[in-house]
Amino acid sequence: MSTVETQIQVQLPDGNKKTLDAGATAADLAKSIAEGLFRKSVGALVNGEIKDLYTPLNDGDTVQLLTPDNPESLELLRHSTAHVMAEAVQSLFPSAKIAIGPSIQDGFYYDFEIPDHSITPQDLEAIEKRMLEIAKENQRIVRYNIPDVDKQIDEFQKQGEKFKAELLLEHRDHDPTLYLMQDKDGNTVWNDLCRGPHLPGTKDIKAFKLLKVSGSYWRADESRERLQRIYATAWWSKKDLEDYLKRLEEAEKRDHRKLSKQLDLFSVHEEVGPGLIFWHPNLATVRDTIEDYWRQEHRRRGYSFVYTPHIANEQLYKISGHLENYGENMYSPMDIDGEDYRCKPMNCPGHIMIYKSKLRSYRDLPVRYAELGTVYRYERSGVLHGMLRVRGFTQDDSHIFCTPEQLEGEINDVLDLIDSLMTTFGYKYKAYLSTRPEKSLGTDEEWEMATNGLENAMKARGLDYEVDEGGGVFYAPKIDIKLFDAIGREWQGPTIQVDLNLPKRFDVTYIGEDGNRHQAVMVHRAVLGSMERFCGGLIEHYAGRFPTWLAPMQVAVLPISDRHQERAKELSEALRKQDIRVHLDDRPETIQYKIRDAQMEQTPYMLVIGDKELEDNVVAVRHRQGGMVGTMKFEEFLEKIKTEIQNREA
RNA sequence: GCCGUUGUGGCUCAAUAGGUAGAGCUGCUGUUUUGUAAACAGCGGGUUGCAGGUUCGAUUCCUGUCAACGGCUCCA
Repeated sequence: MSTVETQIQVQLPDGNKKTLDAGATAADLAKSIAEGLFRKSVGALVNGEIKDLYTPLNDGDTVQLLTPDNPESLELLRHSTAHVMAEAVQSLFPSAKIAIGPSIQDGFYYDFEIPDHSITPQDLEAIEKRMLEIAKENQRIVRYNIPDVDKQIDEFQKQGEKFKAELLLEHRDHDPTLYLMQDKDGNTVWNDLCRGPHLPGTKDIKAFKLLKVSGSYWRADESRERLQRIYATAWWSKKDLEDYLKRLEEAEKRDHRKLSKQLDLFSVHEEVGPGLIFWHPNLATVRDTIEDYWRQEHRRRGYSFVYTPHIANEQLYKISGHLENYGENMYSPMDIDGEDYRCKPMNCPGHIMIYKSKLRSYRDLPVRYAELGTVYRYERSGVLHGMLRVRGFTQDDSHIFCTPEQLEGEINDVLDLIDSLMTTFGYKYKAYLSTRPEKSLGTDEEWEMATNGLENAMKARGLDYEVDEGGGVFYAPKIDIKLFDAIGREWQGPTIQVDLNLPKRFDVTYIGEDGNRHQAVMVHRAVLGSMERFCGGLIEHYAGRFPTWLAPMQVAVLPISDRHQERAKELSEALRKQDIRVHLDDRPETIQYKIRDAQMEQTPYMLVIGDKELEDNVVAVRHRQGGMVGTMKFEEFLEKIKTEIQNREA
């Protein structure tokens, strides 16, 4: 480090260099470029990291000033708004102790411990009001290096800010900083232990909304203090805020539980038990169609279908290790003839039993078993959620047994299967490779073989992926695929794991070319995940408007009056014979009423039959989204819809 | 499981400062025979999640419980 430099040089995003006085901050840089830029700047990206606007720069730094036009600046705004919220909460509830308040996707939260009060929705309004006042005061947010950590810890202790004291103790060697909120006279009115970064002041904080209150734990640890968390969102402009709230509304409209009531899709019954799904005919049709497609795709790719029992002697799960590692999620044993049996929580042991039912040669491999296997898992009552989180569900499960040499090729095939299924449903996706975690079974060589198998297959396909270092499960590296739905929301999608545990526990082997026994490589994979979650997600993805090939009802035939019934009936039967799901609405209702009903049920096509159609021997085709399509020969319509279904058009 | 909120006919929602609930849609019946998102009329339908308690009286207040919802946590 040079000691007597009087000038520094920084690099700007456009590649130009700028010379500044030593000790200059990002703010100085902004000023030196343009006064307007300075006024707009709220922070800076220094060597790729978000920093305060008043961060001193060093020689050689690459600096990009952040204004509200940069998406990164939202993080600054949200984190700063979180501080304002905490300040407001403490001013309204003096007994509140602050924990942490990070920015998260689309917003932020802050955790509090308030011993004598539970925050209500009405409180949120009051807090918002106080926040607006603080923002209006344009308090300055000033970074302050803690000179004497012990003294500051004492200070926090005295104030009862035990969480801050605990954090500071932990970060004492990381140059801890406070952020001070100062009024216009420079008096500090509030402070928070925080590494930042923050906006220079609160004046730009104006478009925010507190969304909900929930419970949480200090450090996400159930054995520690219970906290109250306020979730909120913040944006640079009122318009952005409104757009975001609209998006939330849109998501709410797509809620599969809500759509289920409108479209008669599924139900859950208190008398039966939470988390247990009843599939009504409409959704059962969708599922059945998906399953047919699923079977076809698997058959074509050399999978064999198997069925395994729903209960098993718990010995099986002792061998598999599920009882030991997964026991909390399994249902209590039932006594059958003095033996303890369990509901199956996973399909793998069953598939292994089939594999092991005879001696396998390397010539038999790979063996690919697939099952739409229904499993039951205990989920804590608070986590159940519609069809997305349930206690009984059917996995589209498969286990591939192969040799180490075959692994990469098998993974490649699975990735190909995933691609065709996800593309058909219109999901975009992204792959993540999770590697060996700290606590894990198996040898380095095994992990390397398995991880390479996964990674090489992705590389071979040119599939983009991110690596989640150490994110694997204790017995397997895995590929997780995240799906992005029609409105850009993320869903957990397909998963592939190379199991390094079960083949050993069950002694899963094959006879190699050399005549010796070798341990088989075992791959678990699910593409849809579970039928429950997948279909629940699909409802939201399509907003209840299933594409024609999946739609519970594909065509509504609507005669205008009684004299058109006969022809309508004839057409419905012709459609039914072609395996098209058709509903003849022969009620004595007006055509408007029948159309409205079919629209509400999201029937893709409506065929209106009246005098004109009889006379010209045509059908009047209406589509649920485009309205009137036009009149055409029935055969023409039939061909059109058959093609659409066959191609599984979106 | 924990924190918070909620729980009224099939659905959406109203009402009661404690005096045993009301509307629209749905359903059924009748009339209407209809031209691209709701014809008209009539009739049904709820011991206000469940169990206790307070009270002359509870759906309304209290306690417990179950479930749902929003999170925590976890995950297919």
